[in-house]
Amino acid sequence: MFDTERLAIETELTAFLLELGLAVPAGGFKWSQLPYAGEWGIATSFFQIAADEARAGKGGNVAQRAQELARAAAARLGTPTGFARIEAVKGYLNLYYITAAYGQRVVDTAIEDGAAFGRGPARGQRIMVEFSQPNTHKALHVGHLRNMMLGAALANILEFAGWDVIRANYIGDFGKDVLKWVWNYRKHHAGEARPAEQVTHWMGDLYAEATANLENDPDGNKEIEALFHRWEAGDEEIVNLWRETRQWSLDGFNEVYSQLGIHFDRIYFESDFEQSGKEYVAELIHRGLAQDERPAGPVIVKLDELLGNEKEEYRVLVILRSDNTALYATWDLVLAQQKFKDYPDLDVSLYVVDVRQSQHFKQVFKTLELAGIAEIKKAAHLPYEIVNLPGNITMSSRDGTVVLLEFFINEAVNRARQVSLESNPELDEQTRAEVAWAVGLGAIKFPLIARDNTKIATFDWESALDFNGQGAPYIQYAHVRANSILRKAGGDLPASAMPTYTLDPKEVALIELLAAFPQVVQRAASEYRTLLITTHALELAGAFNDFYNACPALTAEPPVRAFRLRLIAAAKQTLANSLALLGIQAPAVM
RNA sequence: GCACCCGUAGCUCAAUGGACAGAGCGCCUGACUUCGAAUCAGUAGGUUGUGGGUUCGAAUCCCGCCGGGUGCGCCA
Repeated sequence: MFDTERLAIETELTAFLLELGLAVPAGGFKWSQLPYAGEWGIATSFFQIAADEARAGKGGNVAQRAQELARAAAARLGTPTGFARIEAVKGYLNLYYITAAYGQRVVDTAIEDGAAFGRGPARGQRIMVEFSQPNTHKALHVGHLRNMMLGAALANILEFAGWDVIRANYIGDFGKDVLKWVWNYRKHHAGEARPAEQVTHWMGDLYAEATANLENDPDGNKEIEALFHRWEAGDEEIVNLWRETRQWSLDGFNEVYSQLGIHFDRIYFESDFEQSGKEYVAELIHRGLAQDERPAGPVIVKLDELLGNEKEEYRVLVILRSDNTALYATWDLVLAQQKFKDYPDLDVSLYVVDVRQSQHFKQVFKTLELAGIAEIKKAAHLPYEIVNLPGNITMSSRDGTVVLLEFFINEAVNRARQVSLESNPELDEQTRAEVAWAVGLGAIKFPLIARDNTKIATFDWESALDFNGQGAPYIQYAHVRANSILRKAGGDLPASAMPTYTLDPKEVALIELLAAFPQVVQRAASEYRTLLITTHALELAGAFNDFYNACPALTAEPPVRAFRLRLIAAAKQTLANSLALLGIQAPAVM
């Protein structure tokens, strides 16, 4: 936010180093925030320069020399315009902002930009984020929620950072599992209609039933294979039934997406690639890239052999079953290309899929690269770890340990309603219902995106329904408090004015976090890390609470009151913007 | 066997290669006639799994080892 001031300092420092016959370190000056609580400014160190100098010849004590250079640089710079003071400490050059002037600038920017505060300039680049990827005829559980939240939040962050984002979904609407469901439905539920509510839950129950029935039915697999051939031949009864039941799942998904505040720009279906996938496999065989072992074996791509690898790195990719049926890889080979056909100006094609499929994507992308698909270099898999149960136990529908999404959402919303009843009994029912949804959903979404993608998430009911501490309700509560003060202040915000009093360290700390928000957005986007936004939002809420306790606004003297009300408005806006990126609502009351 | 991921306070997790490794939860002690206690203040808690290496500087980068997890020619 203060690039102009920083660049002026860099120019001076470069000249200073030149005079001493020293060079700017490779990569330029590295700036960091002052680590002192309540102090606000930037710092850079001279260790690298001193070390380079020592290596070049004369040796010497690096730490001592760094401090010497820092001291000389401080003397040379004097007190630069825009800064309150400058100091050299332990090899660091510390520059302290004029908090009143800078604070005013930060607060004004946040208020003026409003919902756009933190937004980056348009990059003119386009990215597709594929996420969610549910399978029809199956249930949704908390594992799916992590994917949905990660993908949705990432898409929001990328868009806010300046990317042109396409949100894509890839629905698993075909394959053996789907026909297994259809097979069981025809046998045991023919003519039965979908329930009015919790459709995906019901679809999942029937899927579990189908799995059990198939195990006890010696003719089952043959019958399912027959269904497959009828579907492929366009048999009206089967295709219609498949289409109708698929729609039940899609209706259920849309209901959940709507509840979660998720939308997509482009939807792909596996079934759409059944034909083209097989044609592409034939092409790969024809070109000698794939080996056809049918009917004894499947169609495979021997990647390591093609690459001349001694070690097994890419291994073998199966792209068509020996019985000619398609599988995941068949569809993925053509889908990857289809995305670039649909969006020729795509710069990045991102797949948000759990880590267990890392090798699969490595294989698919490498196969396409060998096939000469140049754009595939723009495709990337973003792996994330799965959601487990305590004791590092993987959820299993067979063991009945899966936490179904609809059930989980209901529990969380009910719990939020209870807490709201206790802490704010005067709310009217309509508002309370809205608050319960906002807080309950926020609480369950947050922990799934507030950790690094490489970390396994552990689900347990107690912590999932605990609304205290580091979580979405904490941030929402800070937002509510800010809103409450502004409401009591009444009327319009005071006009912008530079504070004429010495800012409290708590105010400075809060302003510093507001100022950092735009850079945090950029970093989160470039590293694909939602964690950076959640951490910043928690710190911001914490800083606001510290400020709230230390710095009364409504009862303060007019000039103090005026600046604090504006600071509160800026904090409220930034909290709301952060939550919006995470796909979490910021209620006015709770 | 090969590949990838994880190991930081009792638990769950942070920490652009930089200054004393930080939060929450839990334990204990306090704060609501004072802008909303879903909050806050305070106490206690660490040889960052381990051994080397690179570097002025390593929780962070490289190598070995230990422990845990995941994937590996017809599941998605």
